[in-house]
Amino acid sequence: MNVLEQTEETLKQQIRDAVLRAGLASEEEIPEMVLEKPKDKRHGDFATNIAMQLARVAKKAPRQIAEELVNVFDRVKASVEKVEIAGPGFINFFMKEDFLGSIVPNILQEGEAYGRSRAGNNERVQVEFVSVNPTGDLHLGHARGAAFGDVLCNVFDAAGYRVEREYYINDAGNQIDNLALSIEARYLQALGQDVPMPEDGYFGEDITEIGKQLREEYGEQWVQKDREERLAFFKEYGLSYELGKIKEDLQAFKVHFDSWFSERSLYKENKIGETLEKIATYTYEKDGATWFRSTEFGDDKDRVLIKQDGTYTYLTPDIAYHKNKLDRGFDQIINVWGADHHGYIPRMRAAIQALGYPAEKFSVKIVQMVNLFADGEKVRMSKRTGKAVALRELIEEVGVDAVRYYFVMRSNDSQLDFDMDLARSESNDNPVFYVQYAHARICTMLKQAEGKGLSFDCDADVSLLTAEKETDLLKKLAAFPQVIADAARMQTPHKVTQYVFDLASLLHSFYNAEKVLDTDHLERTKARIALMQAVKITLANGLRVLGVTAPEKM
RNA sequence: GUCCCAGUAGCUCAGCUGGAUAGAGCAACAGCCUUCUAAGCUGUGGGUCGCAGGUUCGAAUCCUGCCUGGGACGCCA
Repeated sequence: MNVLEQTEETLKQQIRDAVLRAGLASEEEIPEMVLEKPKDKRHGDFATNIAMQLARVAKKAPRQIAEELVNVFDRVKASVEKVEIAGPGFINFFMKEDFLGSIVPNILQEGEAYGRSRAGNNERVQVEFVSVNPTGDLHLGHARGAAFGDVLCNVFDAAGYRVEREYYINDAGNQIDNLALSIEARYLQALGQDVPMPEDGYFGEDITEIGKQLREEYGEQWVQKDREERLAFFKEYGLSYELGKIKEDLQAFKVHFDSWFSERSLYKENKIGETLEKIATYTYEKDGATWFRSTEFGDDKDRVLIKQDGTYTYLTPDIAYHKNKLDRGFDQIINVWGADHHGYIPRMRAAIQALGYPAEKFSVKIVQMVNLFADGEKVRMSKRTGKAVALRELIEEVGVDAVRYYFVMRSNDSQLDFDMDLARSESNDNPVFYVQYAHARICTMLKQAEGKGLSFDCDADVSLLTAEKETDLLKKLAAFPQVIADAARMQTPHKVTQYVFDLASLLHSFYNAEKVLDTDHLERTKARIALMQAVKITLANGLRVLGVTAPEKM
């Protein structure tokens, strides 16, 4: 707990004591104390709405309650300078002047750890994301899921959760058979044969490339072979080719996984059979298929588990997979899915309940679609036509920093317009530059300070930081750990982009208003250097959570 | 028809576990570089928070209905 949080705790306690002393409510009647930090400075450093909340219990008007409370409030103990009652009954607290400055040495001491907290109580969280079928390139839509999932994990980590990142590899089933068929067609085409692609085949350029590669390596060798053998080989060849590319792309995007879970392993270890047995009471036979009575748990309709032809639907191994995840003892398992899969949620939740697990442990974050604009036109994204812009291409043209920042800038619930031309132009409309520039600016100042022999001094008198732009910065700096904790609790990583942007904005504003390096005011200069150091650390920590670099100069 | 997401400034979006005068970026307009990086700053204008009810001291926020846009409703994955 830092100095600021202690200040806040003490204040809450003093308010509680005052309520009791004034006889406004009993211990149990006091609602959970919420201290807000008013946006408007005229409303003080902290404000509480307790008087309004107590109106019913105390059977008095909020403003009267507030007055009685303020009369017995112990200002000295709470380090409060001034208390005001305002509006419908808000109580505004103005703290003694120097309480904010203490955050600076605090940040300097914590360094890279500033912003981290124990808010998550070491809860074990697993996030499964991306999990793209190894049948084509990662493209724009996947990139959003990748950025969102990765930053969400970073946020969890910083907020004191134990987090694991996992990728589920669909290396079994229909889509992989289809991959083999598509490769076969492209291979034969590469040899000049006029064969059609399978109707549900994969039309990406990567498949054509695989076909060519096979011709280079094996010539016509595979034409004569038994078809089953050929397809089996193409399947493995394609799988490792596609998976290799996915891994490369993710690495380039700075997204790393703790584990890669193979669907095949579920077959090998008979996990699917076990799972089916476990939910047997909720299954039945109809029309030659095996059904899961998911309607019992609120799903729209029952779902097929084993098809007429004896093979599993996609759902069946997926249930086994989720059982496996829950058996690993996570407190929470979170899936990041595209909006087109939202209809899948009720059946999976039903399956988890049928397995006897609490549904609350399972949740899905839906990431809405990305609309791509290029040459002023909306580009349709489709895996089938292979027209989508690949993540790799995007990174090359725009850069990892900008792509990551852009994709977590907005709520996952909102659709995202991604303008290729704008991103490609590297114009200053891109907010990531704005934030990075703030960091680089500070680095330059600190370097110059060093050159002038004004290197950072631990004994800086931070109580000198009382200019308006300075207190604005101090307040923002102090809020950082709570921002991270909130972003984790509410699973809203975009709050972090919002935060670094706001902090950068305050820094730029301060920079233009006040001079930092001023040999005529040595003490103030020292204090400001310390402040700059604190801002730099906080910006860098925020950017690190986003997976965006913090450049020393630009 | 059912379900999910969105609807807030000209545009793109924050704000949504109820709180004070609804915010930011871009665009528009007017200023600021002999001074630590002008990729920056300062100021101005711009709003029936989709519509209609309801809940209460108080609603952009919660509830109900409707409208509009996007998505999903396979023995595909």
